[in-house]
Amino acid sequence: MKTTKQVIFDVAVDLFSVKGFSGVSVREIARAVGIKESSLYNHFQNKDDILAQIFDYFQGEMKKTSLSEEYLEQKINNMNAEEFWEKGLTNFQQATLKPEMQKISRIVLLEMFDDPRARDIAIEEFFTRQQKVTEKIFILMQKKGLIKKGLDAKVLAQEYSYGMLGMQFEYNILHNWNLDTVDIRKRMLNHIAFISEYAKSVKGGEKQ
Amino acid sequence: MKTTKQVIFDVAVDLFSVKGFSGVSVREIARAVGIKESSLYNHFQNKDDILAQIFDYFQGEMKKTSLSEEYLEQKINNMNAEEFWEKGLTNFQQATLKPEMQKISRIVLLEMFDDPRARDIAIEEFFTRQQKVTEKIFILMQKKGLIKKGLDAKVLAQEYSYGMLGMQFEYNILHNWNLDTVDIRKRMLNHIAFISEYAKSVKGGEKQ
DNA sequence: GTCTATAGAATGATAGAC
DNA sequence: GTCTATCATTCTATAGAC
Repeated sequence: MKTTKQVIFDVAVDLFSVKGFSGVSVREIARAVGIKESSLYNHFQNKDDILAQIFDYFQGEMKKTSLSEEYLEQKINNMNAEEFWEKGLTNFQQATLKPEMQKISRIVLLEMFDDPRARDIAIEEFFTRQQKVTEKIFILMQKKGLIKKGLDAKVLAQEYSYGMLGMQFEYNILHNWNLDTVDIRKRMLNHIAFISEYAKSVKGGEKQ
Repeated sequence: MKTTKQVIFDVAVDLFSVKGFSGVSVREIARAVGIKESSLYNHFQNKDDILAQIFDYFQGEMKKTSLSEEYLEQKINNMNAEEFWEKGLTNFQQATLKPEMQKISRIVLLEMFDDPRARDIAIEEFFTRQQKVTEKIFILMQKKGLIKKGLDAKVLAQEYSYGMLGMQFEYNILHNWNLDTVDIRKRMLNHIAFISEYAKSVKGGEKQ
């Protein structure tokens, strides 16, 4: 049984992620929850407090999912090359894609130009962290010989991450409007295949 | 001398692009322009009409910049390979980056989950069109021998476009908060260099 | 922890004088 | 085309009964 506070939280995430923080009134949230506005203030100090707790939750979850080097190393050691490229990398991506987290990502996106909290989360989670993790994975793979030695893991991680980011961006909008996501999903797999092919076959690997 | 209507338009673009449509009041726009709210209604039917005209303007400008095949072909014919990779592709990208258009892009981004007009613009301009143009360029380059024949121009265009999109995304937020954009600009150039290197040296080109 | 009632401010928009 | 004045509505938030 969900607490009222949890229901408010979930409803707020739903609404904010589509209409933005300023596009949703406390009235609207309360009505969707099935309580009166005044009752809502027993669970949250004010409207902004809801958003603040959403952001806190997001950061907490991201910290939890944060892949330590030991964890990454173990994961990679238990896979062969093909397995890793086919499943491993997609799994790492999917980890951040729980529906609720995806919605909060969208809230961050909508508020990041106006709200310093959202800005910091966007920079830290969307760009910096994603690339660092991918780079770590590539370095570990390189040590295991799954990626040619001449390659710059950082460059490869950037190519992988930014492309994936652009695609997730498209996936998000299509999914939000219940449009067909088959194509973009295929493109995501193509992207992984492209990077994988490159990492294994590039001439640069033979130069050093 | 700018007309009052133009000033309102510009101010609205500035404010909407940071706070979103619902985050900006007519009062706020009027005050920033230096007129009373009621005067604003002599130039626009209502608040939504401002947004509608911003979207119309954006689509009109994008249509104008739309690169016909003839134009593209001519442009490519007047460049040698290196010149094209170094300047051509960045120039094509930059074409969409006039400050005002960049701001409106952000408005589209902020409204695309809630407003069908923004959704359509986002899908058409951010994803579909960008990739089509890049693909056309790559096909023309391939005909001229600037790209190896075995390569799939579509895949290459996707790799280029989505990566660029993710980077523009990061550039946008950094620029908005007056943060350092030197790194991300370098990464954009690296990305072009990466695709260029790949297009010229990939083994796939030798297979067929 | 929920409700009713209400305060006090901000909102989008109009009427009508100049 | 600008202004003053105003309206009806919606907004966030609080007080106090149950």
